[in-house]
Amino acid sequence: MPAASTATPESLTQTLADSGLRSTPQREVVFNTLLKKRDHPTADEVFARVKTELPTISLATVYNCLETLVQCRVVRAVNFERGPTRYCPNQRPHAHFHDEQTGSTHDIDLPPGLLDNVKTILPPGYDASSVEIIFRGKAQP
Amino acid sequence: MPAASTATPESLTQTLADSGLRSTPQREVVFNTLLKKRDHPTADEVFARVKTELPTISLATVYNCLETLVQCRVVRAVNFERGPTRYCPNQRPHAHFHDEQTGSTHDIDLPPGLLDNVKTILPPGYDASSVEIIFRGKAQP
DNA sequence: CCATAATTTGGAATTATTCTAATTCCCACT
DNA sequence: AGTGGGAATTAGAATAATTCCAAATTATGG
Repeated sequence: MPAASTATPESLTQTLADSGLRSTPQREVVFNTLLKKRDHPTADEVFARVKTELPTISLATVYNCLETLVQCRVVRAVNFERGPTRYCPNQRPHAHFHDEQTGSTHDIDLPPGLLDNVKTILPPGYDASSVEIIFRGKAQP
Repeated sequence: MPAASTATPESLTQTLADSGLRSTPQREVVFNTLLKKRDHPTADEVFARVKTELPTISLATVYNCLETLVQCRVVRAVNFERGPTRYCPNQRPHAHFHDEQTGSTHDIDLPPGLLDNVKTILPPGYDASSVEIIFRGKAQP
C-alpha cells in the first residue's frame, strides 16, 4: 500500500517499523495529538496536551518523538521568524500561510505540479529534496 | 528615486530617515558587514565581524540593528529548522537553497512573475505581504 | 527468562534572543 | 554655544527553546 497523503494512527506503527523504529505509547499519543487539533502547535503545546493522556511524559520525550516523526516524514516541522518550531501532520503538498494579526497558521493546498514547477527555477547542479513555501500576511476572519 | 533591488550603503541613511530612524555608525557597520560577505550570517557571526570595526559594540545592539534593518526592508531574515535566524541583504526576489551537506545557504534568483504566480494559489480572502521559498537538498560542489 | 538494545526520563547545560535600567548621543530650540 | 528630551547604545540579567546526559525503564529476540 502506498503512503497516504495524511498518515493515520494505524499506519504509524508500520511507518516506524519501516525505519527500524518501535511504536511506543509516547510516539502514538504525540502523533494522535497532532492529528486531533491541526493548529501547528509548538513542542511545549504538544507537551501540555499529551500530558492529559500520559501525565508522566517528559518534555524531552516530546522533543524526541516529534523529531522521530519528522524523520519518518509523517510530520513536518515549520519555522517562522524567531519563534519556536511548529509541527504539522498534513502530508499533502501544501504551503503555510502565517497570519500576522492572529499569529495563526493555515495550510494552503498546492495545485498538482506547482512544486515541480517551482523546482524548475533551480540552476543545474541543485537537487532539492524538499520545498517549503511560506506566506505572511493577513487572512479574512 | 525608487528603491534599488539591493540597497547600497549610501542609500541606507535615506531609507532609515524615511522610517523616521537615525543613521548611526552601528547600523551602517552592521549593514556593510552583511553586504561584504553574503553568507547569511547569524546575529552572533555578525557580532564577531562587526567587532573588528567597532570593538565596543554590544550583541544587544547587533540584534537591535538587524531588527531595524529588517523593519526598513533592506535586510531579510530567514529561519531554517531549529537554528538561529540568518540575515541576507539581497533584496531582489529570490529563494533560499539550504545545502544539507555543508549547511551553507545559496540565493536563487526568481524569474519575474513567479512570486505573483505562486500567490495565485491563495484562496480568496488571503492577502500575502511576503512569500518565502526555501529549498533543502544538496548542491553540486 | 535473560541479554541487550531502544526508549524514556528529569534535570542540567547550552543556545538564541529579549529585557532592563543606566548611560550616551544627537538634534532642535533658545 | 548651552540644554532638554527623545533615540540609541550598552552590559548584564532574564527568558525561552532546545539539546545533552546519565540513569532507569521497557521491549524483543534468542
